[in-house]
Amino acid sequence: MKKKQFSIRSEDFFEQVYNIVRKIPFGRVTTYSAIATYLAAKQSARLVGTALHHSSYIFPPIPAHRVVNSHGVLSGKLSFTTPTLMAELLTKEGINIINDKVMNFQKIFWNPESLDN
DNA sequence: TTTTTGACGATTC
DNA sequence: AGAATCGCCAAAA
Repeated sequence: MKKKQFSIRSEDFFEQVYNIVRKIPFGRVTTYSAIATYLAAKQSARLVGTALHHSSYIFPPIPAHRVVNSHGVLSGKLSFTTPTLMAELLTKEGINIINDKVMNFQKIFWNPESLDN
C-alpha cells in the first residue's frame, strides 16, 4: 500500500472546503480567506480557490458561486461553464452584481465562524 | 521529477 | 488609487 504524503493533506482540506461552502445560506456570500481562516489555514487562501476550481466535478454539486474574493469581486467567474453564469446565479439569489463586483458586500457577507454558535 | 501556474491576499511601488 | 511583487502550496504541465 502506498504511503500517503502529509502536509495539509489536500483531500481532507478540499472536503472541508466543500462542506463549508454547502452551508453558505441562500442569498449570502463568503470569501476564500474567510474559509481558509476558519480551517486554520489562513496563510493559504489560495488553496481554497484551488479546491473550488475542482468543485465543478465533485458530487454533490456545491454553490461555488457564493464564494468571492476579499474585495467582493467575482474572481472565479471565468471558471464556470460560461463567463456570465456566476453573476447570473448570484443575481437570481437577489444579489446585485455591478462590474463583476458584489454590491452591499459587507451586508450579505456570511462568516463561517457563525457556525460555531 | 521539476517547473510553472493559479477561483488569494498582504505588502510594496 | 492602481499596478507590480511576494509568500503561500497543491495542481497541472
